[in-house]
Amino acid sequence: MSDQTEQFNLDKSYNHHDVEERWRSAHWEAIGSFHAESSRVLEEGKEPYTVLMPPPNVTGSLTLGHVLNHTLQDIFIRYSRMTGKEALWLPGTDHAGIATQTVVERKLKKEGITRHDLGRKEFLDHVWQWRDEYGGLILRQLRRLGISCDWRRNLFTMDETASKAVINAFITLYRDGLIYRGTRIINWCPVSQTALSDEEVIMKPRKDKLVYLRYALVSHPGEYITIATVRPETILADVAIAVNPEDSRYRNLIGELAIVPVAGRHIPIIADDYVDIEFGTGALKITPAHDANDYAVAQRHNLPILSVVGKDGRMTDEFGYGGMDRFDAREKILRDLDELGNLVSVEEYEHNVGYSERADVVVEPYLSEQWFVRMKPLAEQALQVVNDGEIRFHPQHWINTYRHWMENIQDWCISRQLWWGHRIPAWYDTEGRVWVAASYQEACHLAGTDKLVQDDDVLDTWFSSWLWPLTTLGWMDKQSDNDNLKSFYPTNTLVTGPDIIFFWVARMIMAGLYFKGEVPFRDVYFTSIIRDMKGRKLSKSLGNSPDPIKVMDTYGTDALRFTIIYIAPLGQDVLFGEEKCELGRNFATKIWNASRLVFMQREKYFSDQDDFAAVYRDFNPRSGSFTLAEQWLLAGFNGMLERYHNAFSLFRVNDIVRLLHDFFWRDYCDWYLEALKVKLAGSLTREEAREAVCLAVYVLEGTLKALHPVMPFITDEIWHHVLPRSSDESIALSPMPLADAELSGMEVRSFSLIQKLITEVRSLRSLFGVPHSSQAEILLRPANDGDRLVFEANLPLVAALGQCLPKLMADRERPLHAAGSVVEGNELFVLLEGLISFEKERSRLQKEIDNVSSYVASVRRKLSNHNFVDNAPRDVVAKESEKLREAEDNLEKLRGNLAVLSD
RNA sequence: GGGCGAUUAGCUCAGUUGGUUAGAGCGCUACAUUGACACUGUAGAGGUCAGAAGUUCGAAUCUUCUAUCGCCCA
Repeated sequence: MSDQTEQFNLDKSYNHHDVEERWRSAHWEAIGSFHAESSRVLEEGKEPYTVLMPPPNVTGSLTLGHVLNHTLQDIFIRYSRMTGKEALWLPGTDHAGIATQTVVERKLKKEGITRHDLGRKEFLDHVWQWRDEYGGLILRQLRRLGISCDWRRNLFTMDETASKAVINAFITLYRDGLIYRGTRIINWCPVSQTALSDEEVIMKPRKDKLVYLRYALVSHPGEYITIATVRPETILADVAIAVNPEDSRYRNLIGELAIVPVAGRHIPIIADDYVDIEFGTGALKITPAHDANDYAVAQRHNLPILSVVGKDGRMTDEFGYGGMDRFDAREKILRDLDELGNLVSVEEYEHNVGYSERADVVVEPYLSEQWFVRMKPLAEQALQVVNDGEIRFHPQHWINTYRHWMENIQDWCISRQLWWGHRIPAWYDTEGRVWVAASYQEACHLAGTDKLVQDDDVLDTWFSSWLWPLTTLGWMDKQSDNDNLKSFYPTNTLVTGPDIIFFWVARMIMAGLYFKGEVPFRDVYFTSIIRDMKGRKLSKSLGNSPDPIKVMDTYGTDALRFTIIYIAPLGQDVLFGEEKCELGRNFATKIWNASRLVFMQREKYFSDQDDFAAVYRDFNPRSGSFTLAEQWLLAGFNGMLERYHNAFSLFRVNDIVRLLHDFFWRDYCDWYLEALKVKLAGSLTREEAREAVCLAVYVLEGTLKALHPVMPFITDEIWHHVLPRSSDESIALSPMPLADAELSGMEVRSFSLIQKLITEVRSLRSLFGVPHSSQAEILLRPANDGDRLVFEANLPLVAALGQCLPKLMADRERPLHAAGSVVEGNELFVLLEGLISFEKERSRLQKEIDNVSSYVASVRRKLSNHNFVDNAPRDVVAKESEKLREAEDNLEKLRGNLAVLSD
């Protein structure tokens, strides 16, 4: 690393590779910038601020979704750190049961090995090996983003402490009667060969056939009852036909028996109000082993349960379909039913079908014995804390989704037929009794025998993730109480996608309340979903998913971070195209170049860093003697800071970057720095010049700090050039500037008058094609003595920025060869001898006059409306009157100008 | 079917409790290239704020309905 402190100015051009390399996480980590200590909370009384990283899937690699999500978290955490809090960001990864097991199995398959060849223990060794080798990728990639986690506290959900917590949580819930084992219809993934929770099933529209089948009636030969189904292959497991008791069409058939086609079994026709009279024929086949609703009907009517589809999605029946895939069997049985004369008709039918989230195949409702968490008792309080505002959602409208889920909550199926994960701490004795305990020894002790077999299944990965707010702080059971928990629980802000509001957010709230008796976090910020420029979801198969690492290489990490926040408004989808990063790159370049200009000016008035540092350290923006432009800048800077801090308190991160961008580019660069050049070019004492430079650096430094949470690299780099600072200091640990109300309230009207005047001069020059090389003469006739003083003090500025020779007018005559205009009652004339076309000026003036007079008319109308004058607040009426007076004044002057030209 | 969100300039979006002649970025047009910056500067064109009705002195903003799109849950 080159020694930064020696250099008084920046390199001529900005190179994001160099800058990011210098301040990369490795450096920040080495100097401990991101370490949080409980002692500083408990002993020094610092206010804690904690962010939980949603643990990325250990098989994952960086996506733009991660970029957005982690940039947001980094912004919150860096801001909090700089505003004096003990900021802790807890990183980690989750073990992703299905995904990881699938990855490793696929790898083994290439070598011709299955996990069953290896056995459970050896297979798990392979998984751990894989994890050690490839599992760190996503965290390495996240480090490139410059995120400021306390990496010392990195946790993996399969780590020992986290595993203990999971087992203890299971045992506690079991002993409290909130975990039970039961036979239910669950979502079965035939590919991964495991149960899934409802949340892991994605409903997708699918085109199927709605098949109408007739079943012969036992006691009425030649008569039939017709049902409609999309799953004809499951008729083999039918146990009844149900009709709605209100349905007059079938009332007389209730209690009769029907014959299942192909199977030949006799099944009853029953009445149940679950049946929708409108759907199909109003008669519904009941297949309890293959449909959750049918299962419920069967329970109500004490019907038997038959199964014809196995774990692998193949048929298990004895009617000739056994061994066939369920979808092939569907085709075959249709042909058979047609031949038998039972097929009435077939309709095209689009409906929503559940697919396995991971394997993307149609899930099979499957009857099996699984472990469940009873959710109702947990949901009640979890709903209340959100309703009461103890936990706040941003944007707020997600509360509706949350509420709806909580109010209609189903029990959570937590067992998975996998090997990779936390094995369920339950043992069975020879009589099939279950013993839940933390270890085999303890289970033996409970059971009074050592002839125990452990449950083969593991727990849903989310069963460890829902403990994340606890395990990341070292919680292991209900008795846990350590300094980290004391200092940093509850955490503050959770940033996550709304797609895992049920999977994760809701369940963490339940777990926090249940195990710790306190909410796990205060604010939940739901991020936008990133789509491509056509509004499509990013996906690897579409090839529309840019590699963030490549984007960072091309545009710079700061540029990517800035851009993604700039284009991601709270609560709305983001349309991302790589080229949008030009926005961030351009801004970074602008910051660099503007800083260079400031440092160049500094070099003129200070001999070196130390010379400057001595003066700058005593600089006080409240006590300097400043020009109108400088006062305006200070007011704007402090006003920006006010809105900036306010935006943070409202989680309006998008506003934050826009505020910074606009202030820096428009106010600081376009106006202030131009004004500064003019000031320094004038006759100043050395002290005055030094003070002016200090102000420029002061506002620059403040802006860099405010920008630092968004663009950590470039701001740290330039900050090290502001003063001699060693490389083990960081802007990340410097205090954030606060708005100074005295400065933000300073008078700005005078300078904005000058701005308007300059803009008007430029506009007229451009309109009349005054060549850039020539300095047009300008005559100014002030509206009053106050404005005269403002103009007098700023003539050099107007001259430079308007590229003109401005003079205050002595006489009252309008110059003939001139373009005239009015700015807040002040008249200005651009002398255009030889350039002006009277015709052009006349039509321009006429257009302006039309414009203003229609405006005058509309304001007059408003003010002559008694209802307006009587009802509107006094200040609004006064403002309108003032507008009218000004517009009328302008109009009169413009008309005067036109009159002169028309003579 | 239920719920939520969106609809503002060619494109992407700001517009916080109703009071501006509705803003920005990109794109477009014209001009400018030796002292921070062409990853730039200056100026300009471009909108009946999806449609209708209502509340109000006043609606992009509030209410209702309609249309289109998206998401979540049945």
